[in-house]
Amino acid sequence: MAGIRDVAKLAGVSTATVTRALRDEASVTPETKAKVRAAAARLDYVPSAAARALSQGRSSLLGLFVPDIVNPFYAEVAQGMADRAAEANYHCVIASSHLNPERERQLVTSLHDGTLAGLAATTVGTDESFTSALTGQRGPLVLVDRRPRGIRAPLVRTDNRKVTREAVGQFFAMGHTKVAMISGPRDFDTACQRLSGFRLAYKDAGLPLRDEYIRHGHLGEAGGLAAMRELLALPSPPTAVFCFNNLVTVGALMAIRTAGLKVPGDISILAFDDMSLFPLVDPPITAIAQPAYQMGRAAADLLLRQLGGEKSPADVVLPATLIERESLAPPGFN
Amino acid sequence: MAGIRDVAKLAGVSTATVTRALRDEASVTPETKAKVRAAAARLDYVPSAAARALSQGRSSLLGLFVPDIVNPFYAEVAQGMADRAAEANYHCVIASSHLNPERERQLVTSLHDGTLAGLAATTVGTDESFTSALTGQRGPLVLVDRRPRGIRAPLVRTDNRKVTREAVGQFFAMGHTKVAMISGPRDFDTACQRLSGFRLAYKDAGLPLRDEYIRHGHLGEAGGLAAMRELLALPSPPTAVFCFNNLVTVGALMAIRTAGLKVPGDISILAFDDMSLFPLVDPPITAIAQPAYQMGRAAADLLLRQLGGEKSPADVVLPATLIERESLAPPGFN
DNA sequence: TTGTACGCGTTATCAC
DNA sequence: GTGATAACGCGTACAA
Repeated sequence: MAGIRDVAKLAGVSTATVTRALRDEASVTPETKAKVRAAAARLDYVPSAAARALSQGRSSLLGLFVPDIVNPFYAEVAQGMADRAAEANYHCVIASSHLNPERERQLVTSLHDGTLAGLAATTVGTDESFTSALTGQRGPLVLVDRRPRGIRAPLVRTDNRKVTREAVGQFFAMGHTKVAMISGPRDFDTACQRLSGFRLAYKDAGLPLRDEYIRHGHLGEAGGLAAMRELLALPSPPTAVFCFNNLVTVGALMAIRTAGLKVPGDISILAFDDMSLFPLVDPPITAIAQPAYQMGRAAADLLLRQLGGEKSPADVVLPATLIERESLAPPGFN
Repeated sequence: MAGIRDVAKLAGVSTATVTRALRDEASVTPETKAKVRAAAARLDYVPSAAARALSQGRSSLLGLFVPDIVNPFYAEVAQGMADRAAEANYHCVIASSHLNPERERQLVTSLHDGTLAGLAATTVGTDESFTSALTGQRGPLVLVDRRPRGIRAPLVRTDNRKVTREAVGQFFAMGHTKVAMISGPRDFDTACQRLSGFRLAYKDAGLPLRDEYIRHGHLGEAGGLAAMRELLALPSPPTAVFCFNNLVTVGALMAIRTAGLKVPGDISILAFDDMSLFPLVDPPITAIAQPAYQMGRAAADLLLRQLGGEKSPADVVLPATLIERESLAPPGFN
């Protein structure tokens, strides 16, 4: 482990010159630079990240906080963020909470020690103790996908309401009248927005919406499965269902399969969030795709801009797109 | 941003005592501890990670290097690793190279500055320049899934050969005689091991293996798609195919679908690596599942043990299991 | 253009 | 049990 002093000695210059030479500053003679570089190379010298971070008061790590890194949506966000970060010589610390609010709070808190220069987060927890933990972060904060109540920070999101309204409209265009939604937790703004789009689509169609066709509070496979079961058990079950997110969709599909029903013959399905395997599912699933990778890039970008001095950048709204496959059909279709 | 000096002053003790009190060392009076804790809490004091890392000569970050974080296999490894790391108060830096060897080398090199206390890696690059980059790492190194040539480090893996031999044996038990394999790069030890298991299964069945039934060098969806196309174009195409990994399987399935063929009627498929959506694919895909989460935990564990002073821990071999679904059937089955 | 010297915030060593 | 102080390794005024 050679230090800057060793390099300085070997190159016959001062440590200050070593720093400057290695940063390729204009104030250093080409010859001096050459000497220093040679010495550094010979000693396998790499400046210590810790010393640099301490000296500069800022690390070169960006944090990404997600509910579940195994969910491909967040994995893609992570990839986008890491790529953008790398362009600015930052690395990416990813923390995933397994959808566990308690663990989420712990993780965020444990990163308040300056490990991170900035933090991008998609959170699940909604209580006060959590949001305050989030704002305890030293550097800039950016929100991805959803904004918890009471937190002021730039947000990267898609236009949930608009795209949902249009996509769900397809159900009605096909002649469905009994359309249900498996929605997320009531205190998620994304759930509210998608639900709002869903209601608008009903309104556009001039149809009444029954309360029992909206199932609140579901997240993850288990939630989708349970919600779909309830829906199927209704006296007058829906003929089409809009699923709040990718995992909920998976759970819903399993419930349908277990019940011996067929998609889209017995029931049509529309998913929010695409998955790479949706084209291979029986049947291929029609989905609203969010530009996850771009969202990750945008989040990193927002962070980098704040680190660069920009005060409070505006929210970034990216377009989501409907990908039509084969899980939608007119009611009673065979 | 209160520092340790502020806390010391407010508590009326020295900085050394602050450290000791906050670490709950036995050599500090309960009263002193209480004073210090109160002061720290009042000032929102959090020890600086950078200063601590510099002082201790070691960060509390573990690195995980994967080819593609969007691949759920690696995402699960990451989750396992992060969970185990958290138990020891470490965080996890994840770097993903998009299967790009050049980027891979850059990333690894850029982390040689002591950012990481230890590194776990699954690599794709195989040339000398890369392997040497890998060993330039300051702390301990652990390999996951596969070991590049010429690198000495503990490895976490599954018993590829054994499980492949058994699983592929099912093809023959069902009466298949024309069984192909879409294999990975020749210089991957995992590819060699799985290929070896594949050959053994042929041997067990007492059948001859045609060279054209082995397609080397494929990785990712595009590779699987191309390889399957070639296989289908053969004068005597196989009736069963074993796929080297999950993404290759996805590509292969797409090629089969595009060709208008049916699984398993026209062709049986066995995948290495499971995916959460495989049960929902048409048909549900039979797969060999590696315990990805456990592998991640094991990798972190190996790293932590080395950080704890253990010299060179032995490799960890975890069991993989065959998950039978519906993509296998006797040849000519309808 | 280059060198000197100090600060960054902790932890560890020693002395008390 | 507690305090003073020297590292840790780099960046950067400021001086030369």
